[in-house]
Amino acid sequence: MKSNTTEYLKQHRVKPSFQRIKIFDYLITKKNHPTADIIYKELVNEIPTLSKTTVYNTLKLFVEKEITQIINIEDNETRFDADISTHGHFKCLNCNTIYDFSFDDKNINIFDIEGFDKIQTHLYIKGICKTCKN
Amino acid sequence: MKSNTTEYLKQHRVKPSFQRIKIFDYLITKKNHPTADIIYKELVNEIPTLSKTTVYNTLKLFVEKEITQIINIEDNETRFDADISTHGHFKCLNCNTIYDFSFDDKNINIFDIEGFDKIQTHLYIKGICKTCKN
DNA sequence: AACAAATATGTAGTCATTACAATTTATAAT
DNA sequence: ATTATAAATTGTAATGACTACATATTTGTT
Ligand SMILES: [Mn+2]
Ligand SMILES: [Mn+2]
Ligand SMILES: [Zn+2]
Ligand SMILES: [Zn+2]
Repeated sequence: MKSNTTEYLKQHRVKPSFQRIKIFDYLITKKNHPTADIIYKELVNEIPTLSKTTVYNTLKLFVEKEITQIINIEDNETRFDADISTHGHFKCLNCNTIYDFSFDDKNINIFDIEGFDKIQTHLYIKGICKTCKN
Repeated sequence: MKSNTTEYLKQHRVKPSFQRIKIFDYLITKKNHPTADIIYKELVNEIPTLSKTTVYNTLKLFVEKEITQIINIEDNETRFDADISTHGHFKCLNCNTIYDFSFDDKNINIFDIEGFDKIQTHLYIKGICKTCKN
């Protein structure tokens, strides 16, 4: 039986290799906005022959095929998200957790760039999460 | 006669050295959201003894003292902005220009993170600018 | 002037990412 | 099934942004 991921990758013109399926499954189930290194360190336990280059190559491919987005909330680390719906990211400056949130795209009044073609929107908020406040 | 920058730096507990004034003036007059390297390459013409380390140190100091903000619109480059007012950034994927825009902070409906303390908000939009469309 | 503190500089090192060549695996043809 | 060809993975070396740190210079104070 083929997994959902296999079909999903095929639909987006990504050949579903063993490593690619594992990496995509990791992203979609964990939803933790990991760095390439975090993905590698976790998956190398399951796949001892895994190469870090493969993780980088695969993530780059996913981004090209638009099934993964890059999260640049912090300048010293590139993070990845297989949820490509338009949603915002909140990083807690205390516990470093990155939370998803939704926002009303239409409701933002944007000035000064009328007539520009807007392709991607990224909304990042930093602060202290509810858990850390208590 | 002391420059405006000198006074501004003092007010924000930054000792106004020659290099710091030059770097801050560069940011505030050019408004080009440069990388550390761009600042260095431009200013080293005026100040031949300038060190790239000084540029990095100075920018880090400016960020600490909250007179400069970091722009993470692209993952391979850290950019800087001496305009610390809340405003958005639009990057044209064709000409790579980064445009400022204003947005109505209050008007964004944000869900799922009620009760979180929001300290910084960054809104990044990528697309094609009006000039490149024509 | 002499001293101490702050700042700037240059070099060496770190770390995330990429380039590239060599293996391995998958696909197609015979 | 065997061979040939293409695609994907791997390991290593290189790159480049940034930082650590020791030294030199500047600034301010006695
Ligand atoms: Mn997300
Ligand atoms: Mn700006
Ligand atoms: Zn927290
Ligand atoms: Zn443009």
